[in-house]
Amino acid sequence: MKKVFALVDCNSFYVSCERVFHPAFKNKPVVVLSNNDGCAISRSQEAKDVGIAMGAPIFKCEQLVKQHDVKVFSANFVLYGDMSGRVMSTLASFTPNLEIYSIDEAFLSLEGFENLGYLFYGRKIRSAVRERTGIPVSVGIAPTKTLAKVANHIAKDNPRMGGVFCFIDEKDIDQWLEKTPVREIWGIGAEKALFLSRHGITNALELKKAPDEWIKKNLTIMTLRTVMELRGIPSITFEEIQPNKKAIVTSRTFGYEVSALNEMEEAISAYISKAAEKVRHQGSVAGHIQVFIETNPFKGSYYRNSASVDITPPTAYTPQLVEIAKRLLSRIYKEGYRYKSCGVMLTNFSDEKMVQQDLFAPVYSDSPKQRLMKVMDGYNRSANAGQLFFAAEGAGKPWFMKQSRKSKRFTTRWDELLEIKI
DNA sequence: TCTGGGGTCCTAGGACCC
DNA sequence: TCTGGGGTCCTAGGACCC
Repeated sequence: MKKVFALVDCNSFYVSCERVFHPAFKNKPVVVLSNNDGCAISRSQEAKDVGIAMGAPIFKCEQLVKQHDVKVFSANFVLYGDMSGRVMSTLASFTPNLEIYSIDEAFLSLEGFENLGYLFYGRKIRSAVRERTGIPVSVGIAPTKTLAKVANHIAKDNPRMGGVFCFIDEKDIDQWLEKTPVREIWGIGAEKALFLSRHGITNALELKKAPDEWIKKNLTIMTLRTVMELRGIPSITFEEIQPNKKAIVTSRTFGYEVSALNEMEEAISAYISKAAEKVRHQGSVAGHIQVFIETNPFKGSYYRNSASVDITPPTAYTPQLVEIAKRLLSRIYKEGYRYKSCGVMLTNFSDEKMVQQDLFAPVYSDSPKQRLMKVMDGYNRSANAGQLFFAAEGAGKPWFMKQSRKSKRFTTRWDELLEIKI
């Protein structure tokens, strides 16, 4: 049977989440900032229109913000994560085959749905999400995932489409591809776009027509797959079950520049704790750990370094990981620098139930240590997120990122519910 | 004088994504 | 004053082996 994919993408997702709880900002310019209130990472159409660029440092936009009364929010990922879950469960009711691609995007397989009418069905999905979550979405429908991405762009860019565009019965796909710059295609980044344009390929139609041999020789198989998809031949797999992560990273910019070793140790311990929790959540144990630190690259005397080591036997026990991480930190920490950020990366995962045993070292699985972690995770996963933590993380966390314009956790905390005054 | 060739595995780094 | 964070996959190149 012919494959059909719908890509549902939330419009300005973080901004849309904030607007659900601040309806007065509906037609106002709104932006959401990255962690530490750094750059604009989500912008409403109105904010784009007044000239706030994607990724622009907000301190460089102060004039625009003041002039156009732009509403500015710190990132509130607890809220966005919860809203994302609501959107995804709504989508799940429209297909048995859903691939959650990112926090604000999902592919739906619509194979076998042709008698319903794809366009009609797409509109139904769109209004259901709007109704049940308050989030506006765009829907692109096509025979491949890459074309569904293109269709989604068209739906988003052309208001007359009503937020839904379908390639399936489209007579002239090529006419649309010709209008699509090569840089906008899923999988073609700045580097490849530049290379392609130097060889006279500037739009999606030209890329679609490029000879396979030339692509294979000058670019990667990834790009060849993209080309096949533009031709309507599905070449990127549809993954319903989310595979376990192969790497888990936690890193943050500090609220201020940190020099003291003990503060760095606290931060590293806190990040390890967060990363280890994620590792346990997917039922893994980590076999490798990396710690990295960095000074501000925008200032003089830049220093960055990292250190890593294998862990045998692999573990997900926070106190042990904290010990190792601190040891690694001491190898790269240099006095006298003002550090801007640090982070940890856990990799080489194996299943917690199937670890290679070590003859001499105790094993994490089925130990009192594992049970302790389970109790702690269980407690922190309820409404008590982050209340139970290790002393190594420090109690005050003065170095923690700045978030001066954060909205409440409306959907996950009883004490932060939305209040409506009548 | 003249210094093989092919395979595998691992790692670091780059490109790309949202 | 002030510039995010978290992922995946591919490739090139080195180490090592026979």
